[in-house]
Amino acid sequence: MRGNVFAVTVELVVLTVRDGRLQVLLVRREMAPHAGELALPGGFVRPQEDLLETAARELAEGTGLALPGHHLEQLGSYAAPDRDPRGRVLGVGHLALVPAGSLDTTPVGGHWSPVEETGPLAFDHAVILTDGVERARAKLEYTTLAASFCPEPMTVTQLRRVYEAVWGVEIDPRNFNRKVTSTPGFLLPTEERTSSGRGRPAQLFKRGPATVLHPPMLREPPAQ
Amino acid sequence: MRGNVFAVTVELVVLTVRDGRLQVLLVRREMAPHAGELALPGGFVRPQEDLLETAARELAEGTGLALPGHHLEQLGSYAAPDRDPRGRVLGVGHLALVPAGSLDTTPVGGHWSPVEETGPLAFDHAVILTDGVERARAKLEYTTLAASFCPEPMTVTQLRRVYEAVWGVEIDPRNFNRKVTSTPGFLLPTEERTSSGRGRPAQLFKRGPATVLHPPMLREPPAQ
DNA sequence: AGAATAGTGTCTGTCAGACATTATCTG
DNA sequence: CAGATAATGTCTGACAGACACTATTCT
Repeated sequence: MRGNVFAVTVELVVLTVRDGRLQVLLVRREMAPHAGELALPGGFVRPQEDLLETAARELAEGTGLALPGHHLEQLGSYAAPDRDPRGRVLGVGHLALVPAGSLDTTPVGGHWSPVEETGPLAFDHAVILTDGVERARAKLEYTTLAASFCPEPMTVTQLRRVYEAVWGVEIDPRNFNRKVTSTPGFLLPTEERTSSGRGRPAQLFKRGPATVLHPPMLREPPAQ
Repeated sequence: MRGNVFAVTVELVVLTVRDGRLQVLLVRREMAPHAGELALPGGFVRPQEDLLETAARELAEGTGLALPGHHLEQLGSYAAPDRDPRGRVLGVGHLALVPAGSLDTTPVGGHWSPVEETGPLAFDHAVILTDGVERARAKLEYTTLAASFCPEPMTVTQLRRVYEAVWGVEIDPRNFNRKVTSTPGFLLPTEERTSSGRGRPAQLFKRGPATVLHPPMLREPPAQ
């Protein structure tokens, strides 16, 4: 196995919806290489850890958020020979979705940045970020994952704002309401309603057991 | 970076449709560990290779098939601490789809096995295989990838048999024909028709430029 | 002629998109 | 009472599922 020696890191694409926009958690690197540049949070896999364990640990260290209750999945691996000047480093990108508001205190050493306004990132992290955002956008179509962006309990409007922020489109509130409330197991109605705020109080829902959406909620067909 | 030293391998899930069934390419291991057991083809990433290059090289070595012309994509990484008795080895699973008939001579040192009849595999390769099959099944829904399983040129019936084999369902020929021929860029009609064979000759098609299916072709809703 | 396979047409139910109105709160 | 937000109902068009018939070849 000589000549086949890699260091392995886990990189996190932590997404949330704040102020009606999809935002990603970035950290400023303190050490070389790329000291001072913005990067995705992450770190090396420890000797006895599996990849998801490393990702969960880094998520907890960087945000104070603990699994379960937050979506975390592997995105893919990046191993171009020259992606790290220190030598061969394989990075395993992970996607984490956290609810808005569960993290209103700015996370330790990091800050939120709208994904469309993110400048250059260290290493190949811009590519990993792009892949993570596209994965999130795609999964909203055919899973109930959007609810992972909402604190519990939530209103239908909050959930709709998630779709609008992630996809960057406007959605008809009436059709959206019909879709999500008629999908069994997506939203579980509670007896409570919103109390503070202008207008008619909204019914509050909790996340249901459904994980897939049948039929899916389709974005606009991408122009061929 | 001490204590964070991995060997990195690429594992291939090479799928094809033969005899109306989805089949996977397996090899019998000659060396320890797991000597004599069945496994997915694969090997170590070389010093200057990126992951997809390794996968393409292994595919060519194992089957004699060269890119381009065959679908090859990364599945994900597997790095449980005890998955390889030699130490920490991170395996990057890849999915390859090859047309039936492009490989009728049994591939070098390997053989085809129907995915549902595959017994135990070395390492965690059974998990990688399951993930690869599920990825292929899912992608047939919303991409034109099924055409990658067909030699060119192909008939609509050949393409339908691919869906039936991969999903394990029966599909109405009339509705299927309407769907695929009315999706722009999925199948490009040619002037030719099948010559040998009983029955009315079928029109021959080539793969079109479309990569996504809008709207998708949905499998049965999986029971929640 | 008959068997085998390819290809087309129609009906129907489901569902997404478009759109107007009613309901219930705060200030 | 006015403004704001939530919730519901109807119409229409696109499309998938079910189903019967015609077309073209080989034996």
